[in-house]
Parts: sequence; structure tokens; C-alpha cells
Amino acid sequence: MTTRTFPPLHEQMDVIRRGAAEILPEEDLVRKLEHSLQTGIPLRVKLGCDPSKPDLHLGHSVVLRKLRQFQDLGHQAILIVGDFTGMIGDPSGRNKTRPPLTLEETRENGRTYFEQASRILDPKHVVIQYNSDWLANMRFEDVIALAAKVTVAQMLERDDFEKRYRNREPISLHELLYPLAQAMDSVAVRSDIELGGTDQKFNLLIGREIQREYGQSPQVILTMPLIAGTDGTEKMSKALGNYIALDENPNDFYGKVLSIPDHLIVPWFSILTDAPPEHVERIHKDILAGKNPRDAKRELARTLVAAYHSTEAARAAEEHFDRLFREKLPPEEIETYIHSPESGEYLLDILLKTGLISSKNEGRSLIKQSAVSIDGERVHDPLMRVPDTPECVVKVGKRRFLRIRRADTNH
RNA sequence: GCAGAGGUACCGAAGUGGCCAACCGGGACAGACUGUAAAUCUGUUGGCUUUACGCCUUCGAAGGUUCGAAUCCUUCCCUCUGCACCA
Repeated sequence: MTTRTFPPLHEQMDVIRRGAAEILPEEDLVRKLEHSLQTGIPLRVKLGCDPSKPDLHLGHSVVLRKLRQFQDLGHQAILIVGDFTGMIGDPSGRNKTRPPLTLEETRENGRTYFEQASRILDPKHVVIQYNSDWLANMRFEDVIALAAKVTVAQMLERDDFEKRYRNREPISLHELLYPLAQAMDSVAVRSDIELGGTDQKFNLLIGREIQREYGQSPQVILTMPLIAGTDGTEKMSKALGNYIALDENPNDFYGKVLSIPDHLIVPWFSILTDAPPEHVERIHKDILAGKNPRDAKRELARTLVAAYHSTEAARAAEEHFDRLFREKLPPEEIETYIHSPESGEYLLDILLKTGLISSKNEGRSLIKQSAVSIDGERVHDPLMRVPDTPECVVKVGKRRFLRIRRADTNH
């Protein structure tokens, strides 16, 4: 363990507090930071990741960004891949038990998780641990002893369990063990601080209790607010489809940000970007003063795309968006399908084959709704064939395009 | 184990022998409109085709009754509640 120097206490606290929902207990954090300042030993900051759903989105970025801040302050980031707990399935926020994964699947997912998280974290200074390393070796009596440390009433306090119980939805016994497993992770890595969304508060607190049982100084817990998804009401989650993935391509990323309701502009700005608080405040005032929120939203979209891709990509995405939706022109790059006239294919066949429609019925109904056009001409006939031109562009709905090129045309 | 309730399309939820490919709501998709992929209004939302009151597959699973079943019967699987049992 190398020793190092850290920024002064109040500076660290300022950074750590920014955007946090809760720090419990704050005095412990101060104490731990002071200790680290004196000894030069970094704090061990734990974040658990759930390998059952390895697609990270902006919701995850909130807590990852916080972890990054700890890294930048000189502390040790510890990422726990829940490969073992993935076999249990975390019930949070969902009313269906997850299908259990195999250990191999969770390992693989853990890898892609880390890849995506590296867009935010400093990947060189992360310790990655797989919790099967310690959980898989526990004996049944160890598990029972662990389970004895909490009561059923405590477990049922957890909002998700309580709700499901009240709604007479199934709760499997093994789900109750999840918080305990997560707590064992804290014991295993001797975490000083554990990060999580506010929905994790319960689990994080159990970690404190169990660490104490094992004679460790309990971790400080730091929760981050959950952000609303693109629909503006529900929290961002993959299950609800209101998310923006971290590896979303720049164009979709930009477009999805622009589609959020106006009231999310300020919260997203302040929690998802590095924009200084004064700047966010300025934007907030401008909007209240009647400035068109579109401009702020465009800036937000550019900022986010720039953070996850590049400034260049952000500009290109904005141009692409304007081209498509303001000027209603086809995009510059369109997938091309080579068509041989003698094949006798109907337009619908081609659209189905290229995935622009998922069934011919869908295609027919889209044609009926005048959602299909060729080179700007509306298609009305479901038995339409490809026009006898070297090349044409088919548009389905607002966003689906296909260039069809005749096979004999040289290019 | 006993008793009661229940399992319907992406989700929620109607439907208890034919008019059911299945009301309605959400979501999704589309058209109009718009600063926007927002809001609003309208439409579509199992598949196939010769687009038709046509054909095929679907209402936990498998069988059966019937001219005809999501709807009735049998067996099985699963969930919830209560009781019983219980280290």
C-alpha cells in the first residue's frame, strides 16, 4: 500500500458532498478522512455492480461519477462484481425474480460492465473483485450464522419487500439473503465507504451492521439520487425502456436527450455533467425568465455526447439531428440494399429482410398510415415493387431509412 | 396437507360456450402539429395472403366434451391468502 497526500479535509468534503443524497453518518466520514490524511492511506471506496444487466445507462453514471471523484481525490476504488450474487438475483425495484445466471455468464457480464464503466472511471486505478471468491466458500452453517444477525422484521422493512408482500406478490426466501451477501462483500474488502443509489440504502446499512459483527469499523454509506428517465417521471431503468445507454451512439444519444421533458433539463445538468453549479444556476434562471428551453436542452445534449464520445461527435450529432428532424432530410449515411430486379421482390419483402419492419402486416399498416415513402413520394400500394431506377431511398416512419440500389448499377 | 382466490397479448386488466385475434388503460409505432424523438389530437398494435365479415397460431400445460371453448370437464405445473404442520 503506497501512501500519498490528499487535498485538505474541507476540499474533499465539498467534492464528496456534491450531489449526494445522504451520507451516513457524516461524522464517521470526517473521521475516516482525517485518519487517511494523517496516515497517507487512501480510503477504500466500494461500489457493487450487478452483472445480471451489464448494459449501463445514465442512471448508473451518477454513482460511477461519484466513484470517479473519489479516485481523483486519491482514494481507492473497489468495484465488486456480484458474480455470485448474480445467481441469487437482486429484487430491487422489480416485482419479478430474475432468472439466475451461471457463474460464467456473470463473469462475462462483469467484464462488459467494467468496459462500459471505464468511460467514467479511471480504469487503471480500480480494484476489481468477484464476490464468488469469498461467498462461494461459505458453508451452510456460516450462512445460518450470518442470517441470525438480522431479523425478519428488519428485512421486511425494505421498501421493495414490503410492497411486494402487501401486494401479495411472491418473495422467495433466497432473495432475503441478498442484502446479507452484499454485506459480506463489505466485510471481505474492508470497505470504508460504500456507494449506491438511494434505493440501495437498506442494503448498505446492513453492510454496516455485519461489518460491526465481524469486528470491523462500519463503512460510511453514501447514496446518490436516482434520476428520472427520458419519460420524466419514472426512475431511469432498462426495464422501463426510458434509459440512455452509456455506449449509445452519438446520434441516438443526442436525440434521446432532446426528447426529455423540459423539467429534467436542470436536474440532469447538475447531476450528470461536470458543469459548475453557477452555470447550471444561470441556465435555470434563464429558463424561468422565459428563454427557450430548447437551447438549454441542446447544450445539455451536446455536453453529454461530448463527455461520452467527443466534442466533434457532439457537433456532428447535432447537425445530424437538425438535418433529420428540422429539415426533414434523409441522413447522410444510410444502409444500402442491393436489389436485383429479376428477383421479383416486393418492397415489403425487402423492408422485412433488412429489418425496417418486423412483419409484413406491420409494413402494410404503415403504408396505410402513409408512413412509407420512396424518394419523398408516399407509397400507397402494399404490393409496390422497387421503382426501376438505379437508386432510391425508402423512408419508413421518421427514423428508418434504406437505400436500394439496382444490382447492375456500378459504383 | 386442507380450504379459498388466481395464472389472458410487451405490462396492467376485462371477458365465463358462438358476434373473440380477444373491451379498456399504459407502453410502443405511425400521421398531423411542434423548438424537440416533448405536449396535444387521430390512427395502428399476433402472423400470412388474392385486405377478406379469408386462412393459420394464441388466453399456464396436456388431454377431453361440443357443430363450435379463453370460456365446460379431467389431470398436471405455478402464484397468493388463511389454517394446519414445524428446527
